[in-house]
Amino acid sequence: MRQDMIKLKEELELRGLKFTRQRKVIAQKIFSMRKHFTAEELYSMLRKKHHVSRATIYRTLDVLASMGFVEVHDFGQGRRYYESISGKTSHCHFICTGCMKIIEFPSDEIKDIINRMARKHNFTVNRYSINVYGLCEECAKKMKKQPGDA
Amino acid sequence: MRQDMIKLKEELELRGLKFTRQRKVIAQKIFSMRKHFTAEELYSMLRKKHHVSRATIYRTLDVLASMGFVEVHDFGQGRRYYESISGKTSHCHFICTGCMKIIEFPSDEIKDIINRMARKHNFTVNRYSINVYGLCEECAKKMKKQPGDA
DNA sequence: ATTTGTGCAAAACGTTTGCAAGGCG
DNA sequence: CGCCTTGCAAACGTTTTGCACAAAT
Repeated sequence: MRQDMIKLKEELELRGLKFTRQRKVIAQKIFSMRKHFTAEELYSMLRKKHHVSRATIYRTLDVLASMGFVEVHDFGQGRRYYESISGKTSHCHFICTGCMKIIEFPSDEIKDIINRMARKHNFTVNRYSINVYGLCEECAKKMKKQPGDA
Repeated sequence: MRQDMIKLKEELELRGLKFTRQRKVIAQKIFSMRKHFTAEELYSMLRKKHHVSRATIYRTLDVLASMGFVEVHDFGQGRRYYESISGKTSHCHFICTGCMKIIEFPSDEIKDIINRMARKHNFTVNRYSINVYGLCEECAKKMKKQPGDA
């Protein structure tokens, strides 16, 4: 945790960027979260206590993403989800369309396949996002009793 | 092509929905396209000649997606991409962040892995989306000469 | 005749931006 | 001190919506 903050400070300095109060607060929060979150969620968590503006949230998430501290995912809700990748290996997501719960699963096998395909197409891979949509165990049970969802 | 239209008519009737002029025009266009497209692109292709409104485009795409005639992808540009899946097997996408070109590649191996993981987690798979972001061959070359893009 | 679909314009949504003021190095 | 960053509010682009009218079965 502290380690992440040190790395962040170094990365910022390396690029001539500043280690401001807002960036500290935002990074602190992100590094302490385990779930996926949206910019708006982060904003509502920080605005009152820590006086961080919406624009700063968005701008800081961009910075953190470009430096590789967070990963960005598009689960097709018209909004972006972020996650801290500190100490995580890349993984795939099961997204339950019933309750929006996100289950992660490892992806080393898939990663190898992607890299093989990329080489074949001379494509330079930057990042990838594997999203599987469906129903988690609980929601699948509910659907049986009272259907009517997408 | 004709075959798709017949299937669409049947599916609509099955659900008590109507086979309107607008839906015919939109479906015709979609079934004849091979590339991925956005709602706005489709709108500008059809509005003048065929007098289809923007709202109808969006609503019809929803209907076609819910019936499985088109697949929806969110590549994270704040807009959705659609593709007709007539006669296609599911596949993955390489998305070039330089020129937004989309390269498809087959995914049978990946599909098997996903199904295996889903079984393990008791997750009911509905659809999945594998998106690899990076640079296509041409854009990678350009970047070497004149960098400055994300 | 009934029910679903359409067009329009306005609203909603998440995100980005311009600019003046503030703060870090 | 200079440059980077912030906050605000307005702008943005895409998508959704309410409602009155139109059209399909």
